[in-house]
Amino acid sequence: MEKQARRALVLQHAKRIFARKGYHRTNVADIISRARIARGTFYLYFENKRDLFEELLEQVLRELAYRIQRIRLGPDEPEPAEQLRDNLRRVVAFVLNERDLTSILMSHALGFDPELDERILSFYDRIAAQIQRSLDLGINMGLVRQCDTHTAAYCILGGVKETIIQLSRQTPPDIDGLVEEILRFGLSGVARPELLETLRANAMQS
Amino acid sequence: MEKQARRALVLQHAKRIFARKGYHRTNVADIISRARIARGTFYLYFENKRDLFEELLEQVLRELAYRIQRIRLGPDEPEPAEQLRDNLRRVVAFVLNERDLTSILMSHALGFDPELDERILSFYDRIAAQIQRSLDLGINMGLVRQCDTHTAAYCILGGVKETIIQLSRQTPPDIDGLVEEILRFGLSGVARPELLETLRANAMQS
Amino acid sequence: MEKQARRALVLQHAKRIFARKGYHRTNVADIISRARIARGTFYLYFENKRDLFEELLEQVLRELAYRIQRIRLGPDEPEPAEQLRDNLRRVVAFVLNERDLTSILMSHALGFDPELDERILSFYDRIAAQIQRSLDLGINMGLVRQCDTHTAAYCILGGVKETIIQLSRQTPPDIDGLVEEILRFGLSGVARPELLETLRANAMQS
Amino acid sequence: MEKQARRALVLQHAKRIFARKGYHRTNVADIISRARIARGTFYLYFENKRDLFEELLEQVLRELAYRIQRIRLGPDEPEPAEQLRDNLRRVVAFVLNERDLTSILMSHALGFDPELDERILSFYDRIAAQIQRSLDLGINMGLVRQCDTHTAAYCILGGVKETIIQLSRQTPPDIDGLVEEILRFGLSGVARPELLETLRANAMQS
DNA sequence: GATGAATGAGTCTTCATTCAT
DNA sequence: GATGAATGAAGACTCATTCAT
Repeated sequence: MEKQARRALVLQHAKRIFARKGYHRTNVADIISRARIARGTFYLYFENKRDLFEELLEQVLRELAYRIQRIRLGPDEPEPAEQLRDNLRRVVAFVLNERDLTSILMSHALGFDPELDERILSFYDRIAAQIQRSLDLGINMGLVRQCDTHTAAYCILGGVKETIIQLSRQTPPDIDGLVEEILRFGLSGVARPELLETLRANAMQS
Repeated sequence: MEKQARRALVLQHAKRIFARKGYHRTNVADIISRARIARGTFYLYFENKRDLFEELLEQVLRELAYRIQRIRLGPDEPEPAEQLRDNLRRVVAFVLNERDLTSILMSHALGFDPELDERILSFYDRIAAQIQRSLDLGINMGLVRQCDTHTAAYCILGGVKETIIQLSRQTPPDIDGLVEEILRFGLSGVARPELLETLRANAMQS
Repeated sequence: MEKQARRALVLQHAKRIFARKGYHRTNVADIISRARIARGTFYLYFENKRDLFEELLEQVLRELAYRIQRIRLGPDEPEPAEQLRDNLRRVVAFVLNERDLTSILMSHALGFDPELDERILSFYDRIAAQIQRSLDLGINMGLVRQCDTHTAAYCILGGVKETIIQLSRQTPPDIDGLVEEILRFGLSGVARPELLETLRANAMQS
Repeated sequence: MEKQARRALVLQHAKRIFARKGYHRTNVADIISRARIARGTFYLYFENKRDLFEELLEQVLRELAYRIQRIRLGPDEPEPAEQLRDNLRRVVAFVLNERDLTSILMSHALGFDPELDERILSFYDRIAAQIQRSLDLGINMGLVRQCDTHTAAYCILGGVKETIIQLSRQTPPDIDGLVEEILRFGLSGVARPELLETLRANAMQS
C-alpha cells in the first residue's frame, strides 16, 4: 500500500495548490515540486493534470453526498427537523475540515468544461431533488405548508451553498448557532409570523 | 463614435464566446474571427484578453447592482415587500435578457484570480450588507422577526443566486409566480405556521 | 507571394535536415534554427512536424511520377526503347538534382507509419503497373518475349530503385553510359545470347 | 542455458513488434509486456533498446549472407546457373519463413542512424561485389556477355530486393516459378532475342 | 487606424534507463 | 537474478502579444 500512500500524498499537495490557484494557474511543476516527486512519477499515478483534478472533484462530491442523507420516517428515527439539522451539521463540519476541497468545488470546478459542468450541475440537481422529496413528504405529514417545493428546494440549496462559501472564507465563532439560524430561516423565513397573513393578502391584490 | 460601435461589437461577440467556453478555452482567435477584425485591431480596443473579460464582468456587476435598490421608507414609497418584489423582478428580467453575461458571472468568473475573486466577493458582500440593512430595518419596524440578520442575508442571497443559475439553464413558464414563491419562501419559510412554535421549542431543548 | 517564399524556404531547410538525420532525429528546433524563424512561425506554415515531412514526401512522389511517362504509340512518337531511355534519363537527372528528396524517399519514408507506408507502396505499385502494361504492349507488338510481365515489372522497378540508391551515394562519371547499361540489362539480361537456348533447355529439365 | 532461452524469447517478441511498428513506435513497454518480463529484466539481457534492435538486424544480415554463396567452379559443382538458382531459392525461403526479420531489414532499418546505415549499405555492397565477381567470372568463362558488371550487379541486387519486398507483402502461389522468372529476367532480359541486334544498332546512333 | 505575420515563453507529456529492494 | 517504482531529459505544440507595413 506504499503506492497508494504516495499517490494520496500527491493528491494532498495538488488539492492545496488547486484550491489556492485554480486549475489553469497551477502547473504540473507546482504540484511535483511541492510533492517532491519527479515529473515522470506524476504521470505514474495520474493520467494527466486534468485526471488529478477530476479525482479531487469526485472526492468532494462523494463526501458531500455521503453526508447528506435522506429524511427517514419511523418510530425509531429522530424527528425530521433533527435529521435536517444533522445533515447540515455534517456538511458544515466537512466544509470546515476540508476547506481546500470545498474551494475547488465552489470556486474552480464550474465552468471548467461541459463534461465537468454537467457532473456538478447534476450533483446539485440530485441534492435539490432530495430536498424536494423531503418537502413533499413534509406536506403529506402536515409539517410543511403548501408551496412550490421545486422552487423552495433550490432556494434551500442556494442558501446552504452560500453559507458554505462564507464558511470557507472564515470560521464563524458559533457553528451550532449558525446551523440553527439557517434551519430557522428555512423553516419560518424572516417575517414576523403575525404579519404573514397580511402580506399574503397584499400579494394577492397586486 | 464609429470606434465605440466597433468596440461594442467585439464585446458582444466575446461575451457570447466567454459564456459558452469560459475564459481559458476561449482564444483571442475565436473572438477576432467572430468579430471579423484583425488580430492587431483587437489590441487597439482592449489592453489584452483579460482586460476584455474584466470589462464584461464589470458590466454584469454594474447592471445587477443598478437593479437592486435599497428599501426606501416614506409616505410615497411602495410597501417594503413590494420593493423587494420589484428588485427580484428586475434581477430576474435582467438574467433572462442577458443570459451570457449571467453565465460569465455565475460560471466563469469566480476562481479566475485573487483580484477578480475579491471584486466578485465584495460585490456579493455589498448585496448581502444591503439585505442585512433591510432586515434590520424590518426588525425595527416590527415587520421582521428577531434573527441573526447577517446569516439570514446570506441565505437570501444564496437562494437568489441559485435561482439565477437555474434561470440561466432554462426559462420557467411562470416568472411572476416564481418571484412570488421565492418571496414567500424568504418571508415565511417552508414550515406550517401552526407548527412553528413547537419546532422552536424543540430546538431550544437540544 | 512573400508568404509562399518563406514557406518554401523552411521546406528547403527541412528537406536537407530530414535527408541527413531522418524524421525522428530531427527536432523542430533543428529546422527553425536553420531556417532562422521562431518556433511559432513554424506552426504558422505547417500543422506539425509530420505534416511538413509528408509534404516533402508528396513532393518526391509527385516529381518522380511526373518524370515517368507511359509509352506512347504512334507514327510521330519516338521508338518505345527511346521513350524508356527518356524516362530513365529524367528520373536519373532528378535524383542527381534532388539528392535530399531522394534520400528522404529511399531512406527515411518507409516504415514511418501504416498510412505513409501505404502511400509509398501504392506509388511503387502504380509504377510497376505502368511498366507491366508497357511490357504487355511490347509482347503484342512482338518486341518483348513471352514472360511473366508482373514479375519482370517488379524486377525492373527494383533495378531502377537500387540504381537510384547508388546514385544518391555518389555521382558516377558517365551518366548516359549508366542509363544505357541499365536499359541493355533490362532488355537482354546478362547471358551471352548464343547460350540462352541452352540455358532455357536446362531450366526445363529441372 | 535458462538465461539464453529467456533472452531468445524476448528477441522473438521484439522481432514481431519491431516488424509491425518500427523502432520508434515500439516502446520498451510494448516489448516487456509481450515478453512478460519486468522492466529491469529487459536491461539485464540487453544493453538498451537500440542494442536489441541491432541484434535483430545483425541476425537478418547474417542469415541472408549465409544463404548467398559464391559461385563455385569445379568438376563436382553444379552448373553456375544452378548455383544461382539455389541461392535465390534459399533467400526466398528464408524471407517467407522470417517475414518479421525481413520487414525489419527492408522497412525499418535504413535511415536509423549513420552507423547502422553504413552496416546495411556495406552488407549490400558485399552482396553486389559477390554478384559482380560472379559476372566477371562468367565473362571469362564465356557464359556472360560483355557488360558493365558493376552496374549489372546492382540491377540484379535491386531486382532481388524488390522481389523480397513483394514477397513479404504476400506469398505468391508458385514460388519455384517466381524464382525461374527472376533468373530468366536476369539472364536474358525482356526483349525478344531476335530483335536485340536491331535495338543495339539503334542505340549506337542516338 | 487596421492588418496579420512573427514571436518565444510556457506547458504538458513521453519514455528510455536506473537502482533500491 | 528479478522486479517495477522512480527519474528527468527531451520534445512537440499553443497562444497571447507585438510591430513593421
